Amino acid sequence: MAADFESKILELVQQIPYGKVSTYGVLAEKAGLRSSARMVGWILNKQKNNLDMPCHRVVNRFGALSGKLFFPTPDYMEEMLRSEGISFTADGCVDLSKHLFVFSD
DNA sequence: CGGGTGACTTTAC
DNA sequence: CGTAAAGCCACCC
Repeated sequence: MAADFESKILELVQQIPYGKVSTYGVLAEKAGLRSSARMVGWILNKQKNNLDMPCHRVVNRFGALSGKLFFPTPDYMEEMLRSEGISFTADGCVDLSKHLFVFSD
């Protein structure tokens, strides 16, 4: 199978429920890459034209909005997450302790 | 076909 | 504790 890891990532991202977020590392791992967290962001970068995926719910290992600069506006991502009821830390990172979504295998 | 790049993560000094 | 480098793999030129 062509392990469309790209499709896998998109699928996983779309599985993230409202009010939750996930990390690149987890998505990569679930896609079977384990370490290519970069590719996750890379794929989103390709698919950024595809608004069918809540890429704003994808953050780095610390919950920081690493890709916010790739959005229409740098604040778009944070505003979006806040509107979903997601809490932010003083560091401007998503409170993963409360909103980190764990995929069920 | 080869090299450079990237929205990450981890280890090493 | 801080910065640097490497590892990772698909995609573009």
